Amino acid sequence: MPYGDAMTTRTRSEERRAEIVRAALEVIAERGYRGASLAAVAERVGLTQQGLLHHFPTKEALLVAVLRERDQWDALPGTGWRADLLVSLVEYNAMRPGIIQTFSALLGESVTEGHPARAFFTRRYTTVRADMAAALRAEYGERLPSGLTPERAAPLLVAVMDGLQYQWLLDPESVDMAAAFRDFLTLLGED
Amino acid sequence: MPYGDAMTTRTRSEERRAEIVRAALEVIAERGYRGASLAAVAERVGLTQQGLLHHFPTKEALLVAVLRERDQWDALPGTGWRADLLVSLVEYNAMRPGIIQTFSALLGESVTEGHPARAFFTRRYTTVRADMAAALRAEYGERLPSGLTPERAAPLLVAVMDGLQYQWLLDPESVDMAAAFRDFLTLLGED
DNA sequence: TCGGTCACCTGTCGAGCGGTAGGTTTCGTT
DNA sequence: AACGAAACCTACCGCTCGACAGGTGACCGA
Repeated sequence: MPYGDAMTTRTRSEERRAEIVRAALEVIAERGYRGASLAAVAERVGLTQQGLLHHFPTKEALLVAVLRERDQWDALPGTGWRADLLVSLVEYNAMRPGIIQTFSALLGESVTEGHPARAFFTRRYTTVRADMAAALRAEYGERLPSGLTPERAAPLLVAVMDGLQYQWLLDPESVDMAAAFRDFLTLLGED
Repeated sequence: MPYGDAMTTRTRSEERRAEIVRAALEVIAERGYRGASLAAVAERVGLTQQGLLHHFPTKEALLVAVLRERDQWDALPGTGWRADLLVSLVEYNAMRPGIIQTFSALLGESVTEGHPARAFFTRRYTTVRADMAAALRAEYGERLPSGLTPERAAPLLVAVMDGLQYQWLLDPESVDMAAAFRDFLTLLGED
């Protein structure tokens, strides 16, 4: 069973890589990308820093893997983004602070010069805005009940999600992320 | 004129410190707080790193001074926050990317563990939300035209401002921050 | 003119960083 | 049983970081 065994071998390695990426997500959440040392990530999966570098040749390569994971994670909801699904997404995120914290920290860093995640986020926001506008158009047509066009509502929707995340991360007890987001959707959807 | 001379001396020193804080704002905008080295800040004002440490004994002390500057800068508009003034503020900020970038980078970092700016931002958002709610109440009463209470609208308002800043910093040509913000205010103020 | 404070310097330190080089163990395949 | 690649390690490197110690010159009030 040559294929099977080859698969097994490759799977072991990919499992290891997945472990490392998971650990990297945690460490980045705690210290940011610049503050995350390869040694700290390695220790979390029981490796030395050099052992980690066997799987990812540079720190930036590891970050790329982290961002790629996010990409395919986002792809799960698919192009079908309806308002109620967005609320569920926000509620779901509110129970997994780690992920939010990782990418909020990365987003903040990414606006600095020459940050390796900058292109990723720029590109990501472009597509997210476009997808969001398309979803709003599919649901409401050329004008939302509030009078906005989908293209003008989309950046606001994205901004609210991100902005609420920061407020919530800093002070979870004072900010009900999901409720606030529902408020905003009401604002968009009401006449 | 002992007082006068003493003042002069103190003023010289404070001017120097102000110069350093200004340089620190720039460097933090470019590299974040963790990425900003004292040497880089010092070089920008024509000092050695050790010369800078004469004015601010630690890196964190310098950050505190930077945050303090922000505090009194925000205090300028006073408690009188009206909707149209907010628009002017956003428009003004859109012409000074440096400031926005500095504090967007700091905000992103601040959600990480043990970050020295975390308490600052937590506290700041608490008061900004409260001030904003008070301003909305003064303008609209207990219910905004959209039906929201001031307390529920305030976090959304703050979130939109922050979120738009990130989108704008990453891709200024694709995001019209002021226009989007006006859209949101319309959303809030319309029935 | 003297004395002292202030501003700033050179020198140095220890720790941590990402990354390279090269060896050793483990393990599936033949 | 032998081989070869993959996984992982030890050792090391150059660099940068924030911070400490101690010295020097200028300025300023007495």
